[in-house]
Amino acid sequence: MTSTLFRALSDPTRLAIFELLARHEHSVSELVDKFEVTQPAISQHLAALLAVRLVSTRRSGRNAYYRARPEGLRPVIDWLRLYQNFWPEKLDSLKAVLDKPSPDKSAKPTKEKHHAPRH
Amino acid sequence: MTSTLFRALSDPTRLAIFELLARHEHSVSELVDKFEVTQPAISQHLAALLAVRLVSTRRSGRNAYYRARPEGLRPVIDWLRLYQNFWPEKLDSLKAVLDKPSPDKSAKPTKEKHHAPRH
DNA sequence: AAAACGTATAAGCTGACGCTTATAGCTTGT
DNA sequence: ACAAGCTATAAGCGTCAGCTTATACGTTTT
Repeated sequence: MTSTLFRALSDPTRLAIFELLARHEHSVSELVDKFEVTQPAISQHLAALLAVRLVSTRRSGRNAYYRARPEGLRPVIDWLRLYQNFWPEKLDSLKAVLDKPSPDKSAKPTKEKHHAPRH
Repeated sequence: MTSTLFRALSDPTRLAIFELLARHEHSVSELVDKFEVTQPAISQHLAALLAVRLVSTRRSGRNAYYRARPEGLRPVIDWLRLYQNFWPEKLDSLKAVLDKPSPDKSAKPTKEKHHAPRH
């Protein structure tokens, strides 16, 4: 079910975590340092991403390293592709966007401001 | 914020509605006939899709017709494109999938079983 | 072996979400 | 004018998602 994948990406913090993991592997504690939420919250987000196979885990000593799984996005891509069929002209934009060379090679994932400190 | 768009597509019923509207325009009552939820629930889903501009409305007499807005998916596409940068090889799959001519022209959007009656 | 570290899990709280029923507002038909 | 049809909105309710604190468990360090 595609909605399940969308669900996993629908939380701003969790999406930001995924984006970090897409750049490169991080340990849980490294992620904790980058966000304003507690370690359990991070672990819970990772569990959610793991459940839909958007990330993978590797353990080393007392650390757990996570990284994004590109193939995990496949259902989203396939889903979009359907609309290429329904909207041949309109979503040429879709193909075009993906074909067009990136205007900025150093582009970064959505730079979202994470939660502000709350105390 | 991209997560907002994912949020809008994260509910199975709402996603299914969007998929119907991607095929062609429907009035609210037509949608009501196709789902197991009440008319207000449908209207609420439509309001949610409207809020993120995934659909547009047109009124005619006492009917309200809705249709999907392809451009509404643009942020998702752009977001995916970022990962094309990060995962040059891996997500060639992405471009490839989108380039490849559709294997089945009569493909339908995800056929999800909607909610079962609950009484 | 004891202490410190890194992570996962349990339990509880709170707010948001998706649903329902009730109802109001237009529009059309008689 | 009145009734009927179509849609949106309000209010209330149950569930769940995301957060917190507390804690348990394995690993490393001393």
